[in-house]
Amino acid sequence: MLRLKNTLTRAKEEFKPIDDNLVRMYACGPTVYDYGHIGNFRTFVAVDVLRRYLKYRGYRVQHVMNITDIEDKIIREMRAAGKSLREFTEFYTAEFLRDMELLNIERPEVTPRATEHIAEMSELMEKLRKGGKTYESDGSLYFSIASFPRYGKLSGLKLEGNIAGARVDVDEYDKADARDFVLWKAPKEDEPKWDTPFGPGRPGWHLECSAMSMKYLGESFDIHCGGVDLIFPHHENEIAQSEAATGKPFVRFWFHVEFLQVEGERMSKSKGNFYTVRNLVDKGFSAEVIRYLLLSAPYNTQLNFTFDGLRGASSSLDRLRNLRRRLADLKSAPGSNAAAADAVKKAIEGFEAGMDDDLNTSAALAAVFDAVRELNTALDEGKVLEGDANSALAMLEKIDSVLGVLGALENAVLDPEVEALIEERNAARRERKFARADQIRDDLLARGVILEDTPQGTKWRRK
RNA sequence: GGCGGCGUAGCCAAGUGGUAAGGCAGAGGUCUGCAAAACCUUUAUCCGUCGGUUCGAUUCCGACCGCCGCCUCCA
Repeated sequence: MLRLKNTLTRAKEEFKPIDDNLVRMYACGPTVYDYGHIGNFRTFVAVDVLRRYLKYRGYRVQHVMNITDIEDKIIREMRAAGKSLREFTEFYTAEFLRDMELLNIERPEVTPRATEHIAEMSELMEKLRKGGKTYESDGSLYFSIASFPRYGKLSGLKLEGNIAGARVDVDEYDKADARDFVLWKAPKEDEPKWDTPFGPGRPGWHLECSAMSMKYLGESFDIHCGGVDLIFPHHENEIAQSEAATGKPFVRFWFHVEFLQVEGERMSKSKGNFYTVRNLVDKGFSAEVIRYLLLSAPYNTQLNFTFDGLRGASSSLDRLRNLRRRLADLKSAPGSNAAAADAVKKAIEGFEAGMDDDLNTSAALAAVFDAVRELNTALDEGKVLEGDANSALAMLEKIDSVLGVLGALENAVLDPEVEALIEERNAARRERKFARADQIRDDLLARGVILEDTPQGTKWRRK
């Protein structure tokens, strides 16, 4: 039984979809004005783990993630770059999707663009206008918070007063109440604009998510995901405009991913601790290692991203892969041994118990590593039989269907040159010419090939 | 100022009203020609500080200290 923390109730609740076996979920996607950074991707990896675990638990998943391709920062940056809106956003959208793929994040079923859903936004605004929830000012359309008494139920913020010390938006747009938010923005000179019954302009940020989520998932759906910073105002506003339009509960579970710190500090360009996926890949860390680090701590606690942590993640991942390699290479008698079979069983139980508890990946991984140690011991003692090896490999594959970090098990491709060198080295070893043997090993290591002498002969793998 | 979260070994980090998972790093050992991989042992008398409740608190309550987030740009 999967339990998830629900921001709306601030409690862990048993998860059950509205429809029997189908989970409809929406995740706030990127605004495509720059490369995504690892903080962004922590959220997307966490959502991916949620999505994969739901599938692991036998649910069908209909997952929608928007691409925000019109927004103030986009307009600013596209001008700076001297590109058209389309050209500019297509570039960063493609880069974003490429990073997603690198990080082994499954592509959501639908990835709608805001600019392709102006009609749906118009419909939503029309409903709100008819319901008396909006007002117009200087060609822009605003949502009136006063018309929605439940406003604030997600964030728990009381906005009546009490904003001393807070920045109050000094917008160029005139609002009746500082808390109101814009649905449709009147165009300023030379800005991209679309024609609607509300006049020319462009959508406010919040509108697109309500319009697109409800289009693809219905007026009420199961899970809405995003970073914690979106709780207010973005998600609060989505609830307001959606529920004001339909009169129905918008979302059952609100799933929020905590922030990533970098070396104990907030990531920012000015601090020089701002990393994109490719920054880290360029520094020699694989995307799987990055993914492993991002998912190794529970999604709902702040994660301190460090380079030591990244190196540690790399070692941890090697350990899992080494076990898989040993199991795959094992040639053993048919049958099964109690110790190994028990380790596999406990790993799966522990993994599921951890994941069921609000996706506690730390606890889930601990159970897996318990089994890693036990299986390695059993392997050392020759107590892993064919059936055990197969079930242990199946266990790793099953767990990795959620974690997505192991990558393909590469078949030991024969590299004639490497093989010849290994043969030469083994001949040298037989003749006890260890200097020559060690030199070959060092040379191969420099070329990224690690040699291991085992009772079954010399094995090699790529670093 | 309002609201929320966190503070566990060198680092990351789980967790519980009954006496501290797991990973990384370090040290010692087994194996090895030497390594690597793997395994074993070892590294928190203690879970920010101080009080309180309790037979018993790291776990509950209060105060304090420190860190982080949100309070209409933001994953």
